[in-house]
Amino acid sequence: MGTFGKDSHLHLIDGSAFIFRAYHALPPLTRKSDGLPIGAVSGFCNMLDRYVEGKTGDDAPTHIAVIFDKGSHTFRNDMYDLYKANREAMPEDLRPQMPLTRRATEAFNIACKELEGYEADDIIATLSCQARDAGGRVTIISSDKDLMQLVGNGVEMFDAMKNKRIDREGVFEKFGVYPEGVVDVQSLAGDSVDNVPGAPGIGVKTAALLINEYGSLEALLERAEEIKQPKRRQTLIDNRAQIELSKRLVALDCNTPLDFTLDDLEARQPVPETLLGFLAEMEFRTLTKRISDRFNVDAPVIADAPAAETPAAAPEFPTIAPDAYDCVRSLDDLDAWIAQAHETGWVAVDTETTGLNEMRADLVGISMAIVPGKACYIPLTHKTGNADDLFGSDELAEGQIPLQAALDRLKPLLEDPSVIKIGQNMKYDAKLLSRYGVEVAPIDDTMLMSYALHGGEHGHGMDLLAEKYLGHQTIPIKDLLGSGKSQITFDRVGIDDAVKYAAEDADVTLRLWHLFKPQLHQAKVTRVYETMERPLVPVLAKMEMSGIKVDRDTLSRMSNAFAQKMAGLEAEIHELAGASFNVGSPKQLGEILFDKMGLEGGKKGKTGAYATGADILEDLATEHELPRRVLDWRQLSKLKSTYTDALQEHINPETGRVHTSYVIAGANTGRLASTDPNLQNIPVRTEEGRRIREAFVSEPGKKLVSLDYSQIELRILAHVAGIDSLKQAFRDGEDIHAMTASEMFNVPLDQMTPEIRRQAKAINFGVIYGISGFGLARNLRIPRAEAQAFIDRYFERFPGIKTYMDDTIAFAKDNQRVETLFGRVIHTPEIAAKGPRAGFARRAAINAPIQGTAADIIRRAMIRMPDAIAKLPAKMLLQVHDELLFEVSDEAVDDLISVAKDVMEGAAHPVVHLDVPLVVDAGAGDNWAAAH
DNA sequence: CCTGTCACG
DNA sequence: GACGTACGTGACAGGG
Repeated sequence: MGTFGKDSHLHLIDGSAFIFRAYHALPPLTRKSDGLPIGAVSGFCNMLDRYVEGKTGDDAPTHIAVIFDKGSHTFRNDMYDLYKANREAMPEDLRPQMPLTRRATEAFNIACKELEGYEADDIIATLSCQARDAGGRVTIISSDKDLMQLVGNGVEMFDAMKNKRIDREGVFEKFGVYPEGVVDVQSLAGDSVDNVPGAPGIGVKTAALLINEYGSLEALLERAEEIKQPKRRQTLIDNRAQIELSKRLVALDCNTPLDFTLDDLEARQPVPETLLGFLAEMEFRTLTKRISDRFNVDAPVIADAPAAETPAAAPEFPTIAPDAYDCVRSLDDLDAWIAQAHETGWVAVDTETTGLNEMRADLVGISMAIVPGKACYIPLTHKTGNADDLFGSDELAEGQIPLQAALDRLKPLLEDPSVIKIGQNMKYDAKLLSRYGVEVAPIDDTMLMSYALHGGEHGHGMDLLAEKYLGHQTIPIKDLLGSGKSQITFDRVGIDDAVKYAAEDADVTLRLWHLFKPQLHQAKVTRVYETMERPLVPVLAKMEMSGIKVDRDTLSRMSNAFAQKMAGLEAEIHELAGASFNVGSPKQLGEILFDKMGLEGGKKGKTGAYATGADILEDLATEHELPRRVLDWRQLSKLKSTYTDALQEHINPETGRVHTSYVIAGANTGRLASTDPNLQNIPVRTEEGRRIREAFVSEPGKKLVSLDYSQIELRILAHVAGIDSLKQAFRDGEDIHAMTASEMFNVPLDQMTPEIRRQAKAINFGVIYGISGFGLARNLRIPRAEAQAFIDRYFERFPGIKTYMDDTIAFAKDNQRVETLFGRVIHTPEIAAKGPRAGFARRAAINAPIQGTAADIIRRAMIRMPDAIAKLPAKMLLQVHDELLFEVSDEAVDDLISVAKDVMEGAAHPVVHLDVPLVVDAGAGDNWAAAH
């Protein structure tokens, strides 16, 4: 032993790869005693230990080293200054762990090597060459494709994560060429991660094809004129210098000047005291124990962490027993329940109906609960016959109180201001009962309580809440109704089954109410619930019931016109493709574009299908006529299927209007969502789409009035981040995007171009969304480095924004939540996640307080609106995040605008005094397009 | 039922 | 050196 020779086996561990794997695989652990981040070090040690221990017999190393990168500037940067310029900065909590991984390597008594100005890959290459020349074997522990050029002649790679050896065949699988061709393929294909340019439009597949055909890169470039495909030929000729540069960047250096020899890398046993000392210092309990046991020595003592807090006990309820519920079949029984509700002052209520659309469904029965465990169901319109009876019968089942008689008794209770009606999603029940002449009030809503308490943690459906907070599985509605084609409506459900299901819902709702009510105060969200959730229910119920008039003829005419245009486009597309296929199938389209027609740039997603999104087709449109036609076809298809066709189906035959339904507890940020139909995404951005808004009309003698907040999110950002220059600009009524552009690019306002302003606008929006170089680059279609430079300059000019972002993330990490200015809590359980999810969570955490504050403001305005406009002949119809749409008699348009504008502009008061004014723009017209 | 695509703020 | 990438939604069509 000692001298490296033909029986030697050198293992070279790619240290940086180990560290990053460890960092991304583990949660962000910190050292208990002082909070030092040590997750990556912990993972690194475990991987190192497991690797060394796992190698025995033929695989055991005689020589071993861990190789690290050193410094960020290497000789490759001298050749090409953009080399690896795309790399993201090292995460903050990883940086301090880098020196610790060197110490860990030394503690394991393994050689630890790095060299200024060279990448680890070059050291690995040099050592591999030396070992191979000495007749020994080499295993490179890495899965980095850049190292694959070294494989062969006794050199193999080993992917420690997948526990897979990579030999010549493995390299061929990855690159389509054997190791000696890898450099050539990489030179052509380039690498976006390392920013190796390569040849534009040529990927690994094409590159391998070319290298295999011509033998080598040099031969290929020499004989480029012979290539048949004109575009490919021109690319190779035009980019020769760039390809040759790429080759120099990609080729690893086997002559790195090293100040040590292979013999210095001889494998040594770790020294127990040294290794255990280091592990104990890091406070790795499990690993310290495992290695102590192996050495048969006592483990060093590591102080224990303080005990975790114990959660507060949940209130105790009797077991939920559906068999014990009452079925109310007589007026006397009903009166008894009503009397008890009056006496208690609250009652949980739930309605059962024939469908989910409150505007069309019929009432079937009502359930009530007043004390946990005691609940009743009042069947009202159940039909005879059962699920087996295909058509059932329209005759009422026996033993039910007549509908009207029951409602007459219930109405005084449901409208009694001194009795709280508790429901889960009360808007549904309130709307339904309103159609039967009952205006339910006052209400409490367990769904909204959960939303205020647990927004961002989970959904707020009753089944989920029962499971999570009561440990109870509710009876699934599927058990009663079935599903799919054979699904029945609730009035066909047997009354005995209905009692169990319906009364349970009321019981569960009451229990959740008892549980949540005191928690609102403890969690400091009482004001959120009381001022921004609960009072919104009747407001939305009224808007939804009002609906908006939609002109069927206008839609129908547009549908026909779209259909004609689409048919024309379809014919052209098939002609251009030389084949007939379904244009609406992304799968078929992808195959036509990339397989049949052979266009470049086909990328397959995880399902194996080519991506054919608008951005990709947009890029292809410069090369071929077909993608543009498909884009046009898609636009029309969308407009027709989602709007001009579907909206007609949503016109209520009784009212002649479209009634959307708002989801109050759907969006994590506090925004509303609109469903069935969604009236918050009616087209406006393109001329053709905008015309759909002409179908949304006012009644004769009335107008539609639209009022929308101008730049509300940017104003909120200026306020919360405390950016004086932005605040002043808003006070002065300046063009905020132009002002941003002027500040960033040093262009005077009077010399502003639309292009510069557009870029500044994209950055402003990016900031609200938790900007990233990648995202901005994609949005502006500019190189990532350029986008990053914009962001850097923006943060330089507006350092307060950067501080706000960092502070928000830090707050989210400390508290697992963020808050709006009005105290709405948005939980961020993913903020501690690792990997891509961490990025999502961080950006969502930055965005949530801004989007959420804007959502709070418009909610407050909506809640005040009914009183403010009570004396005007006007109705509030729709909300579209920053816009409210009204229908108002012609003569009152100006009054309405004046009143509603005041309400909206003053909606933050008195809870929050913004440093910037809120500005509302208004418009009026006979249709929504004209009002905008 | 899931995925891709695309409409909105 | 990597699993992915600007925030928040809902509806529709295709395809297994």
